[in-house]
Parts: sequence; C-alpha cells; structure tokens
Amino acid sequence: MVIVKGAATGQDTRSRILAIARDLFAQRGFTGTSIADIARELGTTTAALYYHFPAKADILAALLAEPMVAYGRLIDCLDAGQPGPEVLLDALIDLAADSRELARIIDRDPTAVRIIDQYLPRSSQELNGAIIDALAGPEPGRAAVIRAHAAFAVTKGATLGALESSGDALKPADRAEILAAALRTLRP
Amino acid sequence: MVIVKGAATGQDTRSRILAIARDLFAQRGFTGTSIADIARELGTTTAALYYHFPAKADILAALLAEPMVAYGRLIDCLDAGQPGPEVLLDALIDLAADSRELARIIDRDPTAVRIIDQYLPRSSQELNGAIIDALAGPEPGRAAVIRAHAAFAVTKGATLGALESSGDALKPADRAEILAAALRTLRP
DNA sequence: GTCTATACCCGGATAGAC
DNA sequence: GTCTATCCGGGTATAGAC
Repeated sequence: MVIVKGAATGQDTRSRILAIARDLFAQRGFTGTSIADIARELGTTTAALYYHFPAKADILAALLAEPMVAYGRLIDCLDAGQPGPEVLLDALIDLAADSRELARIIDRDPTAVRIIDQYLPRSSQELNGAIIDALAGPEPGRAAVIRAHAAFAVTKGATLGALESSGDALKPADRAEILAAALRTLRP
Repeated sequence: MVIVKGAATGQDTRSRILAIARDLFAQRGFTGTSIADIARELGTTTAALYYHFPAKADILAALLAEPMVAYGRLIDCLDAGQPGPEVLLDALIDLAADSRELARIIDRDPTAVRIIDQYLPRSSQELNGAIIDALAGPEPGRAAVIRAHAAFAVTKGATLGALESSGDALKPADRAEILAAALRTLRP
C-alpha cells in the first residue's frame, strides 16, 4: 500500500532535477549552466544536489542515457543489413523529435560532447559518420556524400524548426513533410 | 619607407591572436577556450594578450565582425525587394563556406551567441527568422515554413560536410550539388 | 609589447552537523 | 535529504616593472 506524503521526496526530487537541468542546458548550454543555477531553480543549495548526483557530468549522462540507447539501436540496425533510406530518415526524425533539447546540447556544446563520448562505446563522431555512410549508399560518389549530409541536416534542422512553433509533439503532417523533403534531397 | 624588422610585431601579433583564437574556438568552443590557452599557443602570457584586446569577448567580436556585416547585407537585401530563393540560398552557402569555423561557434555555443548579440543591432534569432520568412515566401502555409527550415539546414549542414573532406575551399561542383539539393527541398 | 605577480571571483565539489 | 561552511582550482583581468 502506497502512502502519499505531503510534499513529494525521494525519486521525485531526482526527476525534478533532471527536468530543470534539461531546460537550463537547452537554454544556456551545458558549460553555461552552473550547479548553482540548477539548485536555485530547485529551491535548495548546491550541496543538496550532490546527494542525488555525484557530479555535474552525471546529470548530463542521466539525461542522455535514454536517447543514447535509441541512437545505438539505430546504428546496430545499420551494421546488420541495409535499411532503405526512408526507414533511416524516418528514425532520425523521430530521434530528433524525442530528444530535441538533447539534440541541441549534443551538437552545440563541445565540452558536453567530450563528456558524453566518455560514456559511449563509440564516439559521437563515429556514430554520425556511420549514418552519413548509410545514407550515401554503397560506393558513393562525392555528390552522393554531399546529398547524404544534406538529408541528415534536414532531419535535424526541419524537425527542430517544426517543434519550435508546435510545442511538444511533432504533428503527423509535419513529419510527412520533413520526410518528403529529406528524401527529395537524397534522390535527384 | 617600410623597414621589415626581424621578428614581426605590432599589427601582426594581433592577427596571430585572431588566427589562434579562431582555431581554438572552433575546436573547443568559446566558453571551453581560456585566455591562457590562447596565450600558450601564442607563446606569451595572458597579460600580453590584454595589451591587444581589452577582453576575451572582444576577440570573439573581432573575429565575427566581417562575417557579420556580410550577414547584415544579406538581410538588408531581404528587406528591400524579394530575391529569388536561388539567390538567397546561394548567398547562404557562400556565407557558410566563408566563415565555417565561425558558423560553428555561432550556433554551437549559447554563451557566445549572447555575447555577439550585444554587438548587433538585431539579435541572431531575428536574423534567422528573417531568412526563414524569406525562404518560405509570402503567406506561407505550414508546409512551406517547414520546407524553408529544411532548405536552410541544407545550406549549413551540407556545406560544412563538404568542407570537412575538401579542406579549405568549396569546390564549384560541390557548391552546385548543395544548391540543387536545397532547391529540391524547397519546391516539391 | 611583454613580463611577473597578484587580486578577485566563480564554479565544482566535500565535510560534517542536523 | 538538506543545511552551513569551506576548500580548491581555474578563469578573467589589472598593476607596475622592464
């Protein structure tokens, strides 16, 4: 039997920290956000934060854990069997939509990139390279590689742009439009 | 009559500082680069740096001055008369190519963005918004706005991707491929 | 123009009481 | 689980000699 106490504590505080951190990191970047900033928003002191997380980097890691396994699964799909470009682009759009604040953090803050790379088996550079390769197809000419870069850019840029105005979720119509644009980019 | 002294000094040191800063900022981000890092690379102390620049932010500002007027000119063109999308996309590609390291700094480090916004008449957010509006055309539907975001993303993403492998200058063939991809994105 | 030395602050992180 | 108090390091910036 679960008794609900007056003010929520425990696991709940941890989630609040993560939510606050996600916001602030997205706004000011990882480096630009201090532990004190998070604590202030949380309504506690910095010391209290360290009860929940051993270090600032671990907050970032916790935030990225979920999208990272998703990203990893995607890469595994690439290693085994070639998915069509539609499937791949589709997955990339979903990934960008699911973790939009994180996407911003990841490719915006070099310091953050270095930190998350320590938590990953493959560096984020390698991951991006694998995606470009898959989009470019087998034995690609230079033009195909450029088109791959273009399509990749569309999945990120257009998805973030669409979410900017529509708030929380990516509308199906928008998703379709983005996918179509990315495909057009890819195949002349 | 100009006498060339043994070791170059004066104006030259200033340029060296800027070159070093451009490199380091691009690699580690603005926030991630310290004055001491730049001084070390330069072979002097931090104090010497402050003879040439009053503050770290001023180094960034000097670095961005040139591309910023180019960007401003582009926006002015938008205000007066509608250029076709080809012209606009073309200019965006050139801009990305000319200032690739700077482009990285600008949309990667939120702290840097805040700093340069203090030096500009219009915020970089407004500038980007104006470009999206121009690409979307008059009275755009939602789909057109999304396509505009996609095309904008292509000019940046594909240009940076192309330069990654080709070194210093953007090859004409690559430029054409990028422009074609961006246009395809824009018009179904 | 460049140095040595230093002031000053801020960020991350810890100790130990409650 | 949260507090007060504090340490440490590194970062920006300045003073003043050379």
